[in-house]
Amino acid sequence: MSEHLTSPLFPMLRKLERWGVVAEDDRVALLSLPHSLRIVEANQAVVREGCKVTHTCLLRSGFVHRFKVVADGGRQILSIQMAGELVDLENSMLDVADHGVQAISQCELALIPVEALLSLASKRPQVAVAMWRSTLVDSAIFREWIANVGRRDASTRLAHLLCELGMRLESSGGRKRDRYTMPLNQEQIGDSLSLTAVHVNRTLRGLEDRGLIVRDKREITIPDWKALAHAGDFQAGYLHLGKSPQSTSLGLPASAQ
Amino acid sequence: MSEHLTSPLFPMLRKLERWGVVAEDDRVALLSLPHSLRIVEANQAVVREGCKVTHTCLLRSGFVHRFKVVADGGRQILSIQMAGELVDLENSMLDVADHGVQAISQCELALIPVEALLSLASKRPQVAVAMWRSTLVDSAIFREWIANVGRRDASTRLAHLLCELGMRLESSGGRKRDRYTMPLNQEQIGDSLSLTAVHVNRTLRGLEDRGLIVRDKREITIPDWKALAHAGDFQAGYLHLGKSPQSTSLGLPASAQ
DNA sequence: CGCCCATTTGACAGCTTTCAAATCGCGTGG
DNA sequence: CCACGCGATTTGAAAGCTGTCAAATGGGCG
Repeated sequence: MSEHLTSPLFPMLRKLERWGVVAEDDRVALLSLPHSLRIVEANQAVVREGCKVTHTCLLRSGFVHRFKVVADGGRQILSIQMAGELVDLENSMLDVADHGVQAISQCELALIPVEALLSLASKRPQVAVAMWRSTLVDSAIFREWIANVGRRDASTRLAHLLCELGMRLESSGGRKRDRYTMPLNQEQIGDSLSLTAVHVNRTLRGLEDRGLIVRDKREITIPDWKALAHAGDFQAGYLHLGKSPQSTSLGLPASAQ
Repeated sequence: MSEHLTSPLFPMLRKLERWGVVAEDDRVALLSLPHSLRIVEANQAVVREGCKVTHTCLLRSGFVHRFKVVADGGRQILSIQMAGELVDLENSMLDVADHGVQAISQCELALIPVEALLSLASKRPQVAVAMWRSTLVDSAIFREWIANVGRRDASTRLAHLLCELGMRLESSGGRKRDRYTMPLNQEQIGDSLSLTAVHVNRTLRGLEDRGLIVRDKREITIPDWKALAHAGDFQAGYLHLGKSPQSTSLGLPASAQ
């Protein structure tokens, strides 16, 4: 499958294989999907809420966030997506976007027509199930965010986000969970955690003062992962990264604490 | 298909047909799924977080909620599920439950083995896509809840929940969106909205004082739907009930305002 | 009639927000 | 090489929404 590596869609295959795509012809079919490449600059819209969505995006590089805007103008960030992830399978499978997608940094996207994806899903059930599971993991993260925003105080919330980003950045390759560059500015962190940027700033300093993180510009270092995870009430199970055994919640590996 | 009506699984078919199951043999296959019936009393656990999930539940009657518990013991309700809905396709497709499910009232459940569902999904892509879409709608509701809990004040949040429940109760049949019996007590409302029961009580009275709702025990009457929807920043699009045209957000029908 | 859980109500504390303003970082142009 | 401009980060003080803690009231049921 070495020739697969050259396809712009390769990262999608890598992601979906975690969820069950194994047959060689499934791989070929996936990589043969029609698509177009596109660059989006930071802070530009990728998908607008309320519009009909005709393409699903594979994020090849950069970061985007999904968001909603409420009546008083406040923005709530719903999730952060990173390189290798399928963005907006959710919106595109339901026709009308119920939330917006915006670039955080400059991004490279591969756009895949929804009909092509649906057609593939109909012909190749294993691919359909893998994409389905992929959206279910997104869904699990949404659920955790409801609890995070709803029931944890500011410093716990923030610690939780730092852990989640660390785990996901490491999992998607390239970075270490205990040392990475924060892709969000403080206002974006605030909109993710339902806090004001001002309070994010103070809370960030609070974590630093407690020795839970070290900051150098946007670079975050986590000297004691377990301590930060504890402070953030973070248990990695909801990310479904597959490293934990399938047993009761008591059986989580040390790395997931 | 009159004989279908006798199957305990018929409500599932009704639900999935909205999302694309149309062929007669798909219907037959769905209704032929192996299953067992079970009654769960109010306040009893249906699924425990951290456990391996082997069955998906179809809720035939009653209400359940999904929830997470955070470090300080606080509970966050993630969603309310009502009769006719598939509960926990999410947990069961990902093996290990990342959240709990608990009965709000006495419930009748039909339990379907996950392997049987997966096998069906592999053989019948249309069924797989319909189930997928069904979970995507759940996901859309999670997203709205993140924004609701995160960025709206208590009275807006509560009005929003009242609208959502009204719409969904009407959609699932039997009740009217502007007059229904609240399935949750005030503590459960609080855990859904990330408020204390005390504050829910005050906020409920606040809506009543403003004439937005009328209460008689648990029965809620909404004299002016549009007014409550406005107060709750409620736009029904995220429920993907299919009544709205597939256009921009400007094209919502009056009933969805 | 009495018990128990859900609903109400009051007073006060507290975490976050608000509103301003200062400082910092860094790319750009003189 | 240094001044300028602008967004991001910090910091302070005060107000506000919601939580906390208690206790009273109400309704359903044995």
